[in-house]
Amino acid sequence: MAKTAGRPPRSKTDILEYRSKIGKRALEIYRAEGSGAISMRRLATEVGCAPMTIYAHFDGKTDILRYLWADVLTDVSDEIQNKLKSVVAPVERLQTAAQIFVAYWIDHPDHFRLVFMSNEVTRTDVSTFIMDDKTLAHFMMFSDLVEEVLPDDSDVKVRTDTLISGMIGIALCVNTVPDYPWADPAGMTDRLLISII
Amino acid sequence: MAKTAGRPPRSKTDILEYRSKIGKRALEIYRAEGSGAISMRRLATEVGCAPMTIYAHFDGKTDILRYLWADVLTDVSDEIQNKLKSVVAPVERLQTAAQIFVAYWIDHPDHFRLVFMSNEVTRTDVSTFIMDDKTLAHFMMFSDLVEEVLPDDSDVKVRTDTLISGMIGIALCVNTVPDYPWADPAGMTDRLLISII
DNA sequence: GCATTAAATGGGACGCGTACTAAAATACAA
DNA sequence: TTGTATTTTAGTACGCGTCCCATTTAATGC
Repeated sequence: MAKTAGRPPRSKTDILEYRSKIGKRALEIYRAEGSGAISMRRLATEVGCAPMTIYAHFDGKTDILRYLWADVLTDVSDEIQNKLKSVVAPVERLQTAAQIFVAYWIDHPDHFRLVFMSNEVTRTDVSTFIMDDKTLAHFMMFSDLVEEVLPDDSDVKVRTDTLISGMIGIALCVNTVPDYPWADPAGMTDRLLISII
Repeated sequence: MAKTAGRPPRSKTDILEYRSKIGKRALEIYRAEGSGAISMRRLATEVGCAPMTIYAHFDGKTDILRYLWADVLTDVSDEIQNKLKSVVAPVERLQTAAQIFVAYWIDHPDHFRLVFMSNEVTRTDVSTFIMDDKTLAHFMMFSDLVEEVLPDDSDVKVRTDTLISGMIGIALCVNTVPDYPWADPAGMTDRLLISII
């Protein structure tokens, strides 16, 4: 691998700068008009580059939508942390966090769709739904909360994952099947918590 | 309202026939090549009509995908009923049904996506996710199973809905976030059942 | 200067979902 | 048969995501 003359690859920071420039614009459009308003052509126009240039920085549109997850997840995380500041009892902390988590997705259906339903049905490649470490960290929070309640239990993993997927399931059902007369989401969350605590 | 001369509206049966003709073809394509292979233009070609004619019978592509739900839901229903034939104890019946339900969606990710994720992210109209009575009936089964376990409990509705949404949530998470090391789905389902029984 | 190499542009193309409109086919009442 | 109301068709059009390729614009070592 003789290193060669020629233009060097962009520095890492340059790459990230361009990425965040595109992503930031996408976020503005998303917040102003929803994810339906994000199109590659429009994004390119507004960011001042050719449509195909975006593909040098993102794998495709799904990748751009994924870029927006961080913003949403930080939002819900902040809401939870904010409420938790005034709650000390471990059990109550877990309950509060769960209730806010579920309520958030029901109050913001568009955010829910963005994060949990941005996979195209038509896609066959399964690996499009990648969570980076920072994204995962937002979910780890529940692991800590469960652990506070059950410090000496070896089942923390199963309980935590059941709680997380259960909460997401409640949000999914209420959001996407509104015709079915679902029970009260808060009540379902309480019921779900019974199996965790 | 004065009745008028002119071609009469198609009979109900004609309408349903054409619908099922289109839907049947869509189902063939789906089974052979997956939902990604279904396109309005191709469907029209194969069914022998103009692309726009389909819109006289279906509200759009999402409506066609919804037409395929029945097939999938019947499939999972049959699997459950089949297994339940040899199980008599109410608690065990509920557990068995739940386990098979979850396992089905994990074993058939494409079917899961079809039923629970065929809403486009970009859609703003929430009401695209309509469940007809027959579709709902498939989910009612769990209501009966829960009732068998808790005949005199007034919380059946909350428990049933928590179970259903919880199971769907497990399937959603395992299917769409494969990078996260989820706990064993069967174990999570068991854990979920604890809050129901 | 030059050659080399990477990044970015431009344009064209494909198939997609879907909207619109005008023309044609259809099936009945008069 | 003629009129009329109802499908259905045909054609056009828009914007979309994405691919491809030829070209241009940097940025570097020589």
